[in-house]
Amino acid sequence: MSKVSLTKISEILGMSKSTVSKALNNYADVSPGTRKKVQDLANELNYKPNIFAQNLRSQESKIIGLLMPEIVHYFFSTIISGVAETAEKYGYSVIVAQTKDDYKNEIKQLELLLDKNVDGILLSLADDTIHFNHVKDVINQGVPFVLFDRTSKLIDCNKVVIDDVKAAQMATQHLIDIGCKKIAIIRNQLKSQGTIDRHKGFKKALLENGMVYDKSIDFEGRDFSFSAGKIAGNKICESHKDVDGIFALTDLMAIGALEALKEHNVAVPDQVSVIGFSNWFLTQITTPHLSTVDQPGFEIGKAAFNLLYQEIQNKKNNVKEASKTIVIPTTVISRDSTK
Amino acid sequence: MSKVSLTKISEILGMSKSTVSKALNNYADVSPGTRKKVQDLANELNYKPNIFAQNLRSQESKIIGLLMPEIVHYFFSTIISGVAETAEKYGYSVIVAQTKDDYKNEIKQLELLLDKNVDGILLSLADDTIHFNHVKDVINQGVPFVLFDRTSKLIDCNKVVIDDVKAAQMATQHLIDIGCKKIAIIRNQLKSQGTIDRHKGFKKALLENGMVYDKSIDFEGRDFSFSAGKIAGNKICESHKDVDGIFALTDLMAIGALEALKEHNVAVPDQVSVIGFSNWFLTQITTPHLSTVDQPGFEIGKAAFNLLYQEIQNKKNNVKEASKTIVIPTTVISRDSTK
DNA sequence: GTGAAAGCGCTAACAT
DNA sequence: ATGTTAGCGCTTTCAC
Repeated sequence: MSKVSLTKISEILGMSKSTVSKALNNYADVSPGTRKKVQDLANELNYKPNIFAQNLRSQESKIIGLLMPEIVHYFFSTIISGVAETAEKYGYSVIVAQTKDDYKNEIKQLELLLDKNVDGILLSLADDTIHFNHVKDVINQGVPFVLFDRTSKLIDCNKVVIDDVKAAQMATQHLIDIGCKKIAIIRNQLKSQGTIDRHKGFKKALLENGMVYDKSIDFEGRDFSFSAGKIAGNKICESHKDVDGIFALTDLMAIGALEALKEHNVAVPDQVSVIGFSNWFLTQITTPHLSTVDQPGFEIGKAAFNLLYQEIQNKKNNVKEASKTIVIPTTVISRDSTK
Repeated sequence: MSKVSLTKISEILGMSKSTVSKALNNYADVSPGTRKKVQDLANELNYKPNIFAQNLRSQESKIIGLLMPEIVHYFFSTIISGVAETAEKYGYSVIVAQTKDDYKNEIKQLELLLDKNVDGILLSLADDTIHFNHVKDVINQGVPFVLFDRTSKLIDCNKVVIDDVKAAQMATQHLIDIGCKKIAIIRNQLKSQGTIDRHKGFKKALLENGMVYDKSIDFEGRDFSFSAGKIAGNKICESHKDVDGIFALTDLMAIGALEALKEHNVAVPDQVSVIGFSNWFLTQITTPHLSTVDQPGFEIGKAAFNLLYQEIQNKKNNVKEASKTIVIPTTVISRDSTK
């Protein structure tokens, strides 16, 4: 690597290491002449400070850890992108890791990140994480820590989320606004907070518009996949011909429903309007293009890093702040599947 | 962080730091009794070695850098996943960064990675990178370095690629095998090596089957997007009704073409068969499901890390090896858009 | 304005 | 089997 050390420069110049260090770091108490001499030589020799030594002194790495359920996942990849780009502005790099939605793995990955002495951690909880001691341990160790997207009320820390209730309510309201009278919902089991909240928002919208929530057109899939959506779509086509609007809790489910409707020759949006959730890339290339709720991953990632950065600063300055939760706004994106 | 240092343990136990260090690292020349005493106390105090100190001593970080054109990109995200999972097995973590397909940014990101003293770098070249001094500099500095997917013959280093010629040839052969007589190709400009090679493979397949390459049904889009594919698809429907097979160099283009065919009421695969390239997730949820060429990102990432790891070992042991190029096999995936 | 010296926490060559 | 010592490369008092 860079063989030129501070010591080497100091020897060549016949000065002490400390003077060289100060000159390089633009300290005030170095004469302009000395400073110039040092900096010129440093440039000439292409001097790069040894980060390992700096890290040891400062006890910080300028690296943060980003841990989430899946890497191969449109939404989470937009988060990586948002975190990485924001981190870069502050001189931080990002180690990326995934839990594969597995609790045990989450514990392990968290451990690995700590072992690398990251300056802070960003985490989106695994689906099956219901105990939080591993997370609380990290926080109690004083490691700057922010939860994003999949969070838990049982953990006291900074968080970045969207308002699922409101987002789902707006999506449903959109269907109502364009004239839907009989709206079905396609969802997965009411387990994760996100699903629960979206379901809540759906019912809230119906209620506020004087519509009844009809349990028979509330479809629960075994997951939130394309095929779960298709199965529900098929049921709608076969047994609930009066349905004129579908709210699917994920884009994948919505696209599955779209396919079922197509196969039953039900026109979208003329007979049935469909709206999804997340604004994945693929919603722009379905036929018809899918209306959805934009869940801005890049913004969430950006906000999460900023919050973490604030925590890192606070830690350095020994200030304690109460935990906050930042809510990133979502918007309904109206495309060709609703009208 | 962990306040328990080696020194602290040695003081408590009244031994020297070196003995404690040896005991902890299971050196042979420590008495079993001592070893146990040390390890027990270390466990009790939850001792974690300070990585910064270890890094400084060993001059290695056990972190590698992964730099690629885009993070929000199905194929590249599978690569991240493959790299991260493989790296973990060897105790390495992965810093992820993107160039946004910009040459200047590639230089900058490479610099940032070096500044973090990563033990090695994995790079997939930006589209508009035509000078390679920044890359050669890294290699000449002795930093373990592997190029993957988007590589260049002008750089001498280890590489992981697919055989684009062969893959395209197989895709075309698949169309021929199912009876296509008039095959159009949809591509972007013949700039990147990947595009050039796929184009070559296409023509090779035609030639080997005694078919003529017809320039009038070789469609060049301005990029490799959905809309570029759709534009080409429209032209085919309007002016080349005898086309019965389409090979699109990317899945996105293929899906665009699919949409055009649909709008012109051309039946797929009955009238026209369509095959894409890459096996992005979304090919599984189009109607009809898209046949494609699997470009296994996870495997590529895995191979790239393994190669890099080998280089890291070689560097430690002062052995030099000639550069190799690993070719990851691709397969044609036949779905509903070809028959 | 400059330099000497200590120390961050660890490992390893070299005694003993 | 254990301890001494030096050193990785940097920053930061503190003295001059």
